[in-house]
Amino acid sequence: MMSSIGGSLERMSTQKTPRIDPLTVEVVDLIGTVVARYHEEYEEAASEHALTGAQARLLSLLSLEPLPMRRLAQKLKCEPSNVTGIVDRLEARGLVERRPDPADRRVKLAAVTVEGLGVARSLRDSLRFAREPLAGLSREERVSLRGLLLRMLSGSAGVGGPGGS
Amino acid sequence: MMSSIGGSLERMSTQKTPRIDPLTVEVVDLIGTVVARYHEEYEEAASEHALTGAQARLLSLLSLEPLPMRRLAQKLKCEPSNVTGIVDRLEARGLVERRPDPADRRVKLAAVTVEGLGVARSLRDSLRFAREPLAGLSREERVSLRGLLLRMLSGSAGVGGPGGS
DNA sequence: TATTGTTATACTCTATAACTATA
DNA sequence: TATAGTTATAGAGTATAACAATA
Repeated sequence: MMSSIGGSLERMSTQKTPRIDPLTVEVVDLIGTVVARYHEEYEEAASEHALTGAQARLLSLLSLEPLPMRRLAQKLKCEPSNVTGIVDRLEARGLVERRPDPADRRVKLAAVTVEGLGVARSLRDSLRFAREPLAGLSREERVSLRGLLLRMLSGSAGVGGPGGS
Repeated sequence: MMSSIGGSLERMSTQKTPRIDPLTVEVVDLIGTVVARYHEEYEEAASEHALTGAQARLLSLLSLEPLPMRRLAQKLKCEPSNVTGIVDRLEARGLVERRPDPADRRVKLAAVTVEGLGVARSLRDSLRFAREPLAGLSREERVSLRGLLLRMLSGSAGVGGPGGS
């Protein structure tokens, strides 16, 4: 699904755009490939558990801690009205439940059930991307990659960290 | 939208799963952040041109060469029936057109119009991710990053390249 | 018979706007 | 009045199955 993104940058040097050197184009294309791989594997892992991508992400979030619907919308970067439906479907499968918030009766806390936690763990375990691609790198190479990615991310705006929001 | 993926791996070391060392977890989380950034920027660039992500990807593909509907489905990794709708919407805006294939009258070739090519170029130019994040890296660092990403990707199965299929 | 593209259908995700119950 | 969550609605993407035209 994402495999076309990187490729579309290949002819950049023929345009009147600020020129980009071939090395940079190559690195950007490689990042595009990594992005495509990451996505394919995430969607595949989700569908192995009969979950959509959005459901899998929400379930993973809740496996860490219960959250108000509003907070879930912020973390998923979507409107609160959408969260209602996603939680509905997970709740119908018994993976998630809604609890009242004692401190504010307007708030509903979404929380994983025991079964939901099991699915979340199984989902996480099937994310092979965490193991295989990095398996080809030595410890020093991983340290080096970590440093480069950190510099790459901190060098531009609007980045908080993996947890988002 | 993707920002929850990386975070869900943080507690992996507390599970009975094959143990993953903290360094690897850190690198995987960083990759998750890169993936999230890449996506946000791509969707943002698309919507600046009043395109959805799928429409932007299809348009970018066609800006390189006309393709049969079937090939588009393969490149986008979706069913051919979906491509009909996406091309319909782009065609309604005059960005894409369907042409007969002289060699096989069953085939319809989707191709960008002149206007579509302009939008595709403008879209590509607004993909700031290609410039800013890598701007913080020296030439040697980019070479190093390229090498690490190449080794990472070639070390696992099922990878062709940025262009896919 | 097999293949290409389309249609019909159903589901999910998405944003917007209006509603309710609390605060 | 402001906020949290929901409902209603509409558009887009997705997969499946059935279909017409062509090979």
